[in-house]
Amino acid sequence: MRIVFMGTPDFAAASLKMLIENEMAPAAVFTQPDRPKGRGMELCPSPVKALALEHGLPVYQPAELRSGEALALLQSLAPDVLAVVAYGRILPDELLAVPPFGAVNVHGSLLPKYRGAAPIQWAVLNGDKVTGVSTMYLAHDMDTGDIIYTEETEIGEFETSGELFDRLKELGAKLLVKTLRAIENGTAPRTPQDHSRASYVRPLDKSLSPIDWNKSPREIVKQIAGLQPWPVATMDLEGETLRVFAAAYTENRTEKAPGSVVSAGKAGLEMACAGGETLLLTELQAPGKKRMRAADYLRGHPVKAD
RNA sequence: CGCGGGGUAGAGCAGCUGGUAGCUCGUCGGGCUCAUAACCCGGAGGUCGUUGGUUCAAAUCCUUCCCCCGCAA
Repeated sequence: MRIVFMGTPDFAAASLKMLIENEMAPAAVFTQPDRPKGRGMELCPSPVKALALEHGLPVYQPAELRSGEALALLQSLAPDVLAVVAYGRILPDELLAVPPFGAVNVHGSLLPKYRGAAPIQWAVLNGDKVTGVSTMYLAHDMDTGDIIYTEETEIGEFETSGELFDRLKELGAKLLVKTLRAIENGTAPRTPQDHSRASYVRPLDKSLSPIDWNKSPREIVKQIAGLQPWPVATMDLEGETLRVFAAAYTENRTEKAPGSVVSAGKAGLEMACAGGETLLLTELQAPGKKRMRAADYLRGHPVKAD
């Protein structure tokens, strides 16, 4: 079966790698154009491009998909099926129509829940206990296509989005292989989504970062975990904006107002939350510094309890 | 040259209007205590990221490079 792979970030590279390892290397790889990245704004190839080049796969980086060029290019590649994973582009219908077996996509949630850009992060932020990956056929509207397979996984209480991301990209990669094999064999199921149960999630941004201490400890823990590795939960303390990376539950109660420092010491920075509960912050990062244990931070920045 | 912050004892910081370095924790030894992440006494530990320069004298001023971090993408 002739596959054309389309993807861009790390999440997609995991799928491409799995295809290659399972002798399903695509005939061609599409990925987004190199973009300036990082300090210095140097032009960087996407993870998918880097991997594809390593394996000598032809790489295409069309800047525009709605031009006739992209269509002609894809037609000339004559794929049987398209494998699209986090390509970062909406595929025009005429491109979707090219491969006879259609276009399959890997999505980081149990569809129809969490359609959209940041399904993995929102599963963490919302405190879900279970999430998963889905493979589906691409349809005109985003993430609405018929489901092929799904695979569930539990979310750890303190698992970050980044950690879950790494697990789901592997699960997704395996599911993609399974899906493509089933399509090749003509045994792939096709289940329409229950659109009435669909939910959509927006991309993350920094407005989600500031911690609201009027929330419960668990909500805050989930915020801290869900916003990693980006944009990271933050709090203001004595004029500095600290990034908060890790916290632990406590058994303590306090009369202090939410947002008050209950204690600060070797264990970490204990903050008052909603309902008199407290949360112990254990890893922080000060501006210009790298992340460190809260106890270490407190050594150089003595903080007293309110 | 995209913008900015930072590199000082094992860790986190101060010192940076120039005169060879200090705090907290840790660590080692001793003491106190039923006990302790507590307390007391004492000790070890730093070529102040790197290069060159200014100066009687630089962690402190200028310069080269390296590394770390945030923003932006």
